[in-house]
This record gives sequence, C-alpha cells and structure tokens, in this order.
Amino acid sequence: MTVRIKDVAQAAGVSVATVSRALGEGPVSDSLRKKVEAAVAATGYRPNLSARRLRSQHSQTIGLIVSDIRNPFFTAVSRAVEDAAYQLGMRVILCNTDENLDKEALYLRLMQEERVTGVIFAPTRETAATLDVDALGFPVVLIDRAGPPGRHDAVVLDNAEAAALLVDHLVAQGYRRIGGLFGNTSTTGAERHAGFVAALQRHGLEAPARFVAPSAAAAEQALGLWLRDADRPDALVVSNGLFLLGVLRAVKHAELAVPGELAIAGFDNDDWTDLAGPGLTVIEQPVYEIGRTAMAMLMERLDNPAQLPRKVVLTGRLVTRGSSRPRG
Amino acid sequence: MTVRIKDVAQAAGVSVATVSRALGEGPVSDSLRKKVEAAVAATGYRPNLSARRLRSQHSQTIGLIVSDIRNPFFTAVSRAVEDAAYQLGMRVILCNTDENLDKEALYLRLMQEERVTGVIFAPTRETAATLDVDALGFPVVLIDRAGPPGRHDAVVLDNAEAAALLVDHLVAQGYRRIGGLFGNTSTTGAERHAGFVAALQRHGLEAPARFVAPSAAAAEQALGLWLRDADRPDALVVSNGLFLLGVLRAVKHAELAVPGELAIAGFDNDDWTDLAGPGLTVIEQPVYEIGRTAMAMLMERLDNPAQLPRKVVLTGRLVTRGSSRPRG
DNA sequence: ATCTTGACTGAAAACGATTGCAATCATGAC
DNA sequence: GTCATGATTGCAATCGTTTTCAGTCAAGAT
Repeated sequence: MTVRIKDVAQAAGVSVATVSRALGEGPVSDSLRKKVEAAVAATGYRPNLSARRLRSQHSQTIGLIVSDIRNPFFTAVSRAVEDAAYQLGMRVILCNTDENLDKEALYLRLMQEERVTGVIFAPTRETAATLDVDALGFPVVLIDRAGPPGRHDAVVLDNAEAAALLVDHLVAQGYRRIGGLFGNTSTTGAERHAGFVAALQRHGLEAPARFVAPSAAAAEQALGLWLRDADRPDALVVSNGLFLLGVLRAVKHAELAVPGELAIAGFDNDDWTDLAGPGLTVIEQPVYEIGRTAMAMLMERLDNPAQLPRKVVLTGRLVTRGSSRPRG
Repeated sequence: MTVRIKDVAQAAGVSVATVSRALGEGPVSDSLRKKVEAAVAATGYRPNLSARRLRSQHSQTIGLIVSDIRNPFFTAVSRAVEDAAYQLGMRVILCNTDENLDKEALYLRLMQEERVTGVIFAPTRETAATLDVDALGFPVVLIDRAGPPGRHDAVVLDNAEAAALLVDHLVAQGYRRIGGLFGNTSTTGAERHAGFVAALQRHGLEAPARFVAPSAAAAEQALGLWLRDADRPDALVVSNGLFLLGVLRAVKHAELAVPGELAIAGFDNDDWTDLAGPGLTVIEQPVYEIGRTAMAMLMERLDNPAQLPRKVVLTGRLVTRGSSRPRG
C-alpha cells in the first residue's frame, strides 16, 4: 500500500542504503542523487518517521508541559518554542497539566516513552521540589517557575524585582494602602509576594495579601469579599493576567472607579490590557523571548550535558497606564 | 543503557511476547501478569513508542494545524482537541501556518511522514480549494473554514446567520449606517461578509465593508483611515476577536465614544470583551465544542471511511453588551 | 485412557528506516 | 601495467516493539 524506501530504491535502481544517504547526509554521487530524487517524486515516497526515530535513536521531539495553554503567557511561550523547534526540524508535544500533580507525573512518563530530546516545563511547586532530572533521562528546562536553587536549568522572570517595581510605582503615585493578590500553587506567586512584602517594608508600609487558586474566577471571588472589608486597600498589585480579569470583574460589580477608588497594577501585558478601563499598568514579561531562550538552553544542555545548571533571569518592563494615575 | 522489553522479560523470567501481552491486551495468566508488573516496576521500564508505532502501524497521533495558536479561538479549540486526544490515549502535534500556503503544504507533508491517524485543519481559502484528502492518506476535518461544498468533513459556525444576527441587532437598536470589517484570507471572512450584506439588504440598507489582513494591527489601521472618511459608519460589525482589539485601539485613538459615536458588535466572546469600554456585544462561538466535535468526527470517519463527507454547522449565540446600546 | 478443546506461552518474523563494514571502481603515482 | 588511494555503493545487522504461528498443558468429554 504505502511506498517504502525499498520501493524507491527499486524505482531508482539503487540500494536502500543509497536512498537513505541521498535523502540524508551520506556521500552520494550527483547522478545517483538525481535518480533518487526523481524516484522519490515519481513514487510519492514519504519517510516513516517512527522507523527513522527507532533506528537513529533521535526522536527530534521536544515536550512542552504547561498548566493551561489558554493562559496567554503560555500561549505566547508555546508559539516561541514551536517556532524554534520547527526551525530546527523538531516537533513539539504540548501537554496541559491544569496544575495537577498526577497529570504532571503522567506527562513526564509520556515524555520518557516518546524518548524526547528534551522538555520545557512549568511545574507546580510540589513537582519542582521533588523533580529529579537525572532520573528522567532527558534534559529539562523549567520556565516561569524555578525549583530549588541550583538544581535545574531555568528561565524565569525576576519576580521579586518586578513586584517591587509595581509597589514602588504605586507608592510614587501616592498610594499607601496597597494590597496584593497572588497565586497559591506556583513558586511564581510566592516570589512575587516576597518582592511585594519587601518593597512595602522598605517604604514602611503594611503588606496585606490574599492567596487564591490560579483562575480568574477565584480572583474575582476573593477580591469581591476583600472589597467589602472595612480596611480594603486603595491600590492593588495583581500577580498575573488571569487574576487581572477577575479583579476587573469584581471592581465592575462593586462599581468602583479605577483608579479613583482602587488603583490597579499587575502582571502580564496581555493584548487587551491597554483597552480595559483607563488602561492597566502592568509588568510586561518578555514572553516570546522566554520561550526562545528556554529552547536555546535546552540545545546547549544537549551539547554539553555536564555543565552546571543555569538559571536565566529576565527582567520585566513596567508599562504605566491609567489604572495607576497619581492619587487625586 | 536504557531498559528494553527484553530486559523486563529476563527479569520476570518470561518471554518478550508475554511482557508485551501483559502490558497490552493479550491473554496472560494473572500470575505472570503480576510477575511482569513487578519486573516493570523493578527495572523502570518505559515502552519505546517509536518502536511500538512502527510495528503496530498505529501512530495514535493527530495533527492540529491552525494559523496561529495565539488567536484565542484556536487556543480554545486546541485545548479541547488535546483534552479529547489525551483521553483517547493519543498525542497531538500542533502546527502554526500563519496563513502561509507553503507552511500549510509543509506541515501536511510532515503529517504524512508522522503517519498520523488524522488531522484537524483550519486552512486558507486557497488550500481548502485544492485540498485532495484522498491523496493525503489520512482523514481530515476542517474547522472554522469550510472548503468547497461536499468535499470535506468540517465543523464550522453558521457564519452568515451569525453576521445577520449582529446586523439585525444593530438595526433593532436604531443604527442605520452599518459598516463591516472582514478578513481577506479565509472563507470565514467571506461568509460573514455575505451574511452581513444579505441582512442589510433585507433592511434596505447599504453594506459598506473593508477587507483586511488577519491581524489586529491591520484592522486598526484600516479603521483609522475609515473613521476619517466623511461617510464613516455609526455602527460596525467586526469579523473576529483580533479585529476587535484593533478596532478598539483605533476608536480610542480617534477619541470616539462607544456606542455614542460608534456602536460595535463583533465575533468571539474572548475573555476580555466584557471589560473593554462599555462591554462588547459579540457572537459567542462554541469554541470548546468545535474542538470536541472535530475530534469526534475524526474518530467516526476512522470507523467508517466510506461515509459521505459531513459538515456540522454550529450556531453562535448573541451576547449583547453596552457597545450596542440603543442609539440615543 | 484418549481425544478435544481452550487458554496460555514462546520463538521468530515482521515493521521501515539507518549505519558499520566490506566491496567496487576510477584515478593518479610509481 | 600495477598498486595504493579515496570516493561511492551495497549487504546485512540493528533499533524495540507487536503479532503470527506453532506448541504446551490442564481439564473435561467420550
């Protein structure tokens, strides 16, 4: 039914080895190469990648494991990873874990069965803590969330610094009662919280914070409750783009003016943030570059398996918009 | 180095065939199955999927080819496809074509080399027109954009009807000078335009339209020009979520009131559309269901290769918000 | 006791490529 | 003319599974 390399060899009047070499790297005379190409065209031959991978022991596959591709941060990263991968002639297997430990374990096992070349992974805190890369059999680059220091390759944002950037900005704009909303499953939330607390401390201010599950709905609900408190903040640091959606919905529902009654500054310069309300002040993460860098680190690790784990820390850029206008 | 099925067999004191059967479907006595499972655990065996695929001739892989995963419509569809696939024990290969014909051809060839089980594909108009599914060797389900009638399995929105829904709504709200902004590369844009024109004709109104490349920037620029025209519309039908972003930016730049000076109604109930300006009136596509249905159709086609091509047409839901309030 | 039957089990042949090794061939040196 | 050399080429082994086919064995039918 389907045409094999043997058929091409027959059609070209050469051996299968020659066809393989003509299609790949091996030394082949021009005349035979031409014959082979003609035979490939004539027969409509398509190499069987499973067979090639089995024999060559190179899967040319990288795994990308994120919590949810619908999170624009991961969407952008995934696009960067895929661009880089296809440029290198590799394919990408994408997995969504929903921050679920079982799914993380499941997909890591799948990666082993695929004999992937490497994996780019945004793990939960728990998995990052217990992850033993050497036992896995392929290199791993963590993104967005770093594990225990010095154990893994990683490319992350300087989360503490970025959070401090937001705090300093809000303080400079005249806000004093600054609250924070952070995710409770990843190291990212914890780091941003730490930077948030440290920065407020420097200013001699309190640092009230709430921790929520990683979804817009959870953020909306948490903030809805908070806004009913007597001591509600007059400015808010929001730990990611999903939370920003929830925050804005809660604010809309409570009919609060932004920034008049509640200033907002958050993470992720998602497409819509310049359009919501007065425009949102945000930290822009170099999303595409994060993906590109992760891919590059993976390749370097493959070239040099022995080198010490490296952590690339990228810095966020503060984009100021109406939601943090000076306090009136 | 890596442990093979042969090593497991040795450790368990059985033949490789028995190990294979114990791990798969074959009939194996309970006692041996237990032994095999113990040996698998002891050795840390992971089956090699390339070898399995080569021998069994089942790749358990489906291809998903879209224009850009960063388009939230495709993001949502991809999540649905992946959920369904992993539930069935299949892998997904995701490709971004950027509406580029060469990339489309390239990735279709890649799918052949992967010997994929099937492909879910959002093609450009040109590729859809020339696509010969039978020559490909695997079933294809088109999404979002249908090809020539009766030739392919497809799951699409009733685009003309949805566009008409928007037009009827705007007319009912009192708008008369209604313009349209449509994409120029896909059949989707064309169908929505057709529904737009037909609906306006029913109302005895003109149907001024602009066609632009599929990006927010292109929409922004086109509308920027249009808004300077003397005969600019007082309401706008916008053909997709990306364009909505561009439209809102142009409107903001021109400092027009929405809906006072320009009412807006568009496609795609993206996460942010309830938060921008007065809230955007949109057609909500059943995005997750589109992905799920495409996957289901693929499975049915595999069960029954001979059946005639089917086109599933889903209907959009009108979500009315502030951007189309009755004309004052 | 013998024969059937059915349920397991193992040996060995695929699956479709790549690659180590040996053979071939033309070329230029002697 | 012979031989060494280097560049191609082909043969056959191999990658790690699944699956066919032919046993083996115990239990029940006769």
